[in-house]
Amino acid sequence: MDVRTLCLGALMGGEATGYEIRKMFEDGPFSHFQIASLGSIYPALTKLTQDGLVTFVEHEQENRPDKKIYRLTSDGRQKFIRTLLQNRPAEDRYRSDILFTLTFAEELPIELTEALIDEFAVRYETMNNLIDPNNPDKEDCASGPGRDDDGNIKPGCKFVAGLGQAMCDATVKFIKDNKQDLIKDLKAFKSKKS
Amino acid sequence: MDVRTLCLGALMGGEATGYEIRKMFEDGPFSHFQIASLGSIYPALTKLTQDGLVTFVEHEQENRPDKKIYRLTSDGRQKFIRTLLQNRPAEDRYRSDILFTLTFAEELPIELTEALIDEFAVRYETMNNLIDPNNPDKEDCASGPGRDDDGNIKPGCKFVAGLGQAMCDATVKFIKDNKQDLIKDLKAFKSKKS
DNA sequence: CGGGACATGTAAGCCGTTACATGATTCG
DNA sequence: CGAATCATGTAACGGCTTACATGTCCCG
Repeated sequence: MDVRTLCLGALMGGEATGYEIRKMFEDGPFSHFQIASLGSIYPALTKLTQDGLVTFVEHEQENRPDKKIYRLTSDGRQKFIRTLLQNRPAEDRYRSDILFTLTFAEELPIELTEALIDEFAVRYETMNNLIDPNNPDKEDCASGPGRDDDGNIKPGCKFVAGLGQAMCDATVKFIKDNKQDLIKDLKAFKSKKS
Repeated sequence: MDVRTLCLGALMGGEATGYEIRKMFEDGPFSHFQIASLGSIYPALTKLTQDGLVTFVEHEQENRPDKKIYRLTSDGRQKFIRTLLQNRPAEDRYRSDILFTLTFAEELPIELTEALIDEFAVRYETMNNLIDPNNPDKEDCASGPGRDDDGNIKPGCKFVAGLGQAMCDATVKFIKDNKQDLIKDLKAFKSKKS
């Protein structure tokens, strides 16, 4: 999925600026399974405007660049849904440098291994909070994708968020349950080798 | 982490050809958290050879291109470990087109939603099997990274594999537990809208 | 007899990241 | 007073994917 399609999806929930779209991928409802940086979002929005899939209204601001508030056109909405229906989704891809590093834990000082594991756990705990659509410290996201007109969380969004949280929980739990065993195994392994 | 570093890591377990390295990322012990395609592995190995980090022996084969069996030099081994120690690992990134699509489940026919969810579950069940270092239907991987001289699974590899399986299990379980609820919610949502 | 596994390699092209350019405001 | 937030935009550079090139063997 290219950034253009991602932007269309982000706008399914209503209006947004390029800056706000990035936040959805950074902090918000998409943060755990897609990413996009500003350097790709702005050109994508320009292209989508040219293609008539989105339009924008400029809001003047004092001492700041004018804000461009984008919204889907009906063409854009149709195009997006057609894209979802036609392209069967690519395989998931998960990349983790931390896990790659930990694969070689035998070669690292134990303190580093411990630090890496702890950092890993913290990251997933943090992510768990970011995912939660109900009530993090971000009331402002009340609008945005994933809410219907009454402000209720839409079923699809709820399911995906729940799945993300289940993954995070499992990760954090596994670490809690297995960290000490790993340390023990590593010590045994190292003393055996020497 | 670039493909060069990934290749060094793959060779930490012993000798391998470029083709075999790809398999480690496709099927094997790294499959759930890193990827690399042949088009990037071969150039990486060439570069690593030039830099003196790996060497290869050519094995002639009948009716096939000569097989190049690569192995780490001691420089390569040192370089790899230093890389792990120096660069603090980048953030994990997980991309899932399926989850992105499912976020907009309200816009899709329910049959498609169901099909997507089922496919998702199957993929994660399959991955779970691929990860298991103990005894899948791939005895041949007895060597390869993650084993010590006695053929035992190294602690780091065991931990990472366990974590991968925990993630897969959680995913599959969540789907089993929540699929029907989602369908129900979707039906309610759609009838409310019309 | 087609497709997949085995086996290596090159090259074009895409896409995205990173960095740069600009600038006020607010928080610690 | 530095860093982060808000806000948009361009451009270079890099890295990976995809496709092409070549050829055999084996399985169904």
